[in-house]
Amino acid sequence: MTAKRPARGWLDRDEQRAWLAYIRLQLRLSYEINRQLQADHDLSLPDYDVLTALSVAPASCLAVSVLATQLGWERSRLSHHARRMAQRDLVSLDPALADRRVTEVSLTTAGRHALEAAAPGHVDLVHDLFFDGLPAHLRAPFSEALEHIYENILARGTLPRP
Amino acid sequence: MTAKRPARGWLDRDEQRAWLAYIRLQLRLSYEINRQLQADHDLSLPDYDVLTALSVAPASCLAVSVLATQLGWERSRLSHHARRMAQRDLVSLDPALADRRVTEVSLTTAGRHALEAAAPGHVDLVHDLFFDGLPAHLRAPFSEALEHIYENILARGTLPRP
DNA sequence: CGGGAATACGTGATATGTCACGTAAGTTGG
DNA sequence: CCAACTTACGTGACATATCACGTATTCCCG
Repeated sequence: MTAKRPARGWLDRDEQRAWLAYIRLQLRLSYEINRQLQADHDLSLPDYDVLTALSVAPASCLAVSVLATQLGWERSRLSHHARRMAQRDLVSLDPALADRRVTEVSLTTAGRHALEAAAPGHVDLVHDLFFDGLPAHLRAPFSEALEHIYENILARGTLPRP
Repeated sequence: MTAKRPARGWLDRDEQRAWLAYIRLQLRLSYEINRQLQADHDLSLPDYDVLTALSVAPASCLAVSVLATQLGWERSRLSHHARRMAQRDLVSLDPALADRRVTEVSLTTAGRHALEAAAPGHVDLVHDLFFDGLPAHLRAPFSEALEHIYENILARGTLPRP
C-alpha cells in the first residue's frame, strides 16, 4: 500500500500541485513586495523585516543573535546588514552593558519614522496582492496549513527555534 | 459596515494571523532548502530553478526572455546568472538562428546530470519539511488558496504572465 | 526603401548575501 | 586561578542580485 507516500525522491500528483503552487506564488510575491518597498521608500524587504522585528521588541532593542534567530538569518548576515543600516541611521549598534560580547541593535528615531512611513503602503500591497485573491472561506484552513508546516520545519530544520 | 475590510494601511486579526504564518514559513523554508542544495550538490536554489525549468522545456532549451518570465526574474539577473552557470558547464548559451537578438539557454549533459543527482534529495527534503507537516485534509484547500492568490498576483502584479 | 520605435540582451557599478575564519569575553572543571 | 571550551560577533574574500544604461537586431509605416 503505497498510496499515501510515493517512492522516495518523488512527489505524487497532489503534492506536485501544492508544491508548484507554493513555489511560484512565493517567487512572484516576494518580487513584487521587494519592488514596491524599494521604489516607494528606499527600503529592501530585509530592511523592513529588521525594522518590524525591532519595533515590536521591548525598548525597540535586541541582541544580534536574538534578532537573527527571530528573522531566521545567519548571524553574520545580520552583522553586515545591521552595519549598513546603521550607516543609513535606521538603527544603532551598541555594546551591551551586562555582557560585553553582546551587541545590541536598536531602532533609531529615523528608523521608526521610516517604518511608519512605509507600513501603510506595504500593508495595502499585501492586501491587494494577497488577501484580495484569498477567498474568505479558505482563509482559516490556509492559515492552519501554514502553521502546521511551520511547526514541522521548526521541529526538523537546522535553525534554532525563535 | 467595515467588518470585512479594515481601514487602509492595516490588517485585521485573521489577516495578521495568515500573513505572519506565511512570512515566517517562507523565510525558514527557503533557508533550509537553499542550505541543503548548496551543501549536498553545490547548487543554489536559483541554479536548481533554472535547471528544472530547462529540463521540462522542449529540447531543454529556452530563450533568455522566456525563461526569465517563467521564473519570475528580471532578464538581466538571468543574463548574469546564466553566464555563471555556463562557466560551470551547467548550461550553454547560443545565439538563436531565427532571430539574432535572441540568446538561447540550453541544458548541457553535465547540467542534466547535476539536476538528476540533486532532485531526489531535494524532493525528500520537501517531503520532510513541507508535506509531513501538512495534514491530508488541508492539502486541497491549501493548494486552492495558493492558486487563487497566484492568479490575483498575475492579474495585478507588474511582472508579465508566464 | 529608410528612419524611428520596439525588442532582446549584455555590462559595469554597486548593493547585498554567504562562507570560513579570527578575536574577545564569559564559563567551568581541576 | 588558570587552561580548555563555549558563546557572540566582526571581517574579508567571494558569490550573487539589482539598477541604469548601451548595443544590436527587428519591426513597422509612410
